[in-house]
Parts: sequence; C-alpha cells; structure tokens
Amino acid sequence: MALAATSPAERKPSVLAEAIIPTADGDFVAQYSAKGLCALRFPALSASGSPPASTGGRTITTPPPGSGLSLAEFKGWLAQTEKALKEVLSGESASSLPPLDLSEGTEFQQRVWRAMLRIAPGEPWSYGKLAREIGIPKAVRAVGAACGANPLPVLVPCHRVVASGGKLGGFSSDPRWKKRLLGREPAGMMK
DNA sequence: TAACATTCCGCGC
DNA sequence: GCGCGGAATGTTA
Repeated sequence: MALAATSPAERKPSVLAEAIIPTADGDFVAQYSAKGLCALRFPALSASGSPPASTGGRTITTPPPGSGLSLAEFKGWLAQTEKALKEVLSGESASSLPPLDLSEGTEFQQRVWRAMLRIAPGEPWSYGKLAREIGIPKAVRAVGAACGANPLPVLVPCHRVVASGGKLGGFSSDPRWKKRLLGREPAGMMK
C-alpha cells in the first residue's frame, strides 16, 4: 500500500488562550490549548543581558465559550503555571505543574521532554545521559534536536541539559538564558 | 536527502 | 591536559 502522506507531527494544538506571566526575569507568554499548556515563550534579553521591565501581568486572550476550555480551568492552569515558573526560575524544581499539552511533538520528542521533567536542579544531565535514559544511547544528536523543539522551555528544564566535557551546549532562543538559569542552580556545577 | 542544542577517538602540542 | 578535525549515530522536515 501507499506510503502515508501525513507526517507524525502534523497536528498542532490550537491555542485557545494566551496570558502574560510577569516574573523577576521579565514577562513570559503562556499559551493554552484545550488539553493544557502547549507553549511558553520567554522574554527576549536586551543586549546588556538584563530582562525587559514587566508590563504587569494581564491576560491577552481568554478561552471562548464552548471551546473545550472553561475560563475557570484556564485560570487554574495559569495560576499553576505562574507558581511553577517562579519556582524553576529561583533554582528549584516545580512542586506542581499544570497539564502539559505535548501533542505537537513526535513520540520520540515527548519521550525526551518527559525524561527532562525528571531532572533535579543542581544536577545537570548531558545529552548522552538523556539519550541513554530513554533507551537509545546513541541518539544523542536526536535528543539535542528534540530539546530544540521543546515548546515549554524553563518548565521543561531543557536548560539543565548540557554537553559533556563541561561545555554548555546550544540553546534555541538565547544561550544567555541557559547560562543565566544554570547559574541559579544550587550546585552551580558550571564554572 | 540534508541538517542538528552531540559524542568519541586519534593526533599534535 | 587541551584543542582540532573527522566519523558515527538517530530523528526530523
């Protein structure tokens, strides 16, 4: 029979609600689908490395009625997201996370992301260790690619995954964020 | 097929 | 011990 025309990552979750979450590091933007938090954008660093000033958290878009996401549920998720975000930003692991909608990723990617959620602060993993954790030790590079596709930076602690040999590794948006976040880890293994 | 947020090994210094 | 170049390796668009 013919090959399937659709690729595995064809379905993107539709964003029903969007909100700004103010933190000490700037304003994060969280996007929600009917299943949960599906994307998180973090503020761009200025050239000097200082985060932009907060605009004061306010919701940009609320979920429309009958969309599958109630306003009350959205507010609950938002509160959880904000709490978890601030916990991670202060160098701790999130005590509780909102539902995460990872349906945009392939099975392999979701496996990588889920494994990253288990990473404890202060003990950064290498791409190699992460690859070994999900059962494919040689897929180190694929793991790196999956990290780059991570829709929920910070919450899914992709910044705690570093290259072996004490090298920092890469980062999708700004390598500064990675260094900044790692600097707050309790152990601070990174010299 | 090409590209990747890697890793490993061998050299030379 | 450190740095460089090249090969290997799995997943994705």
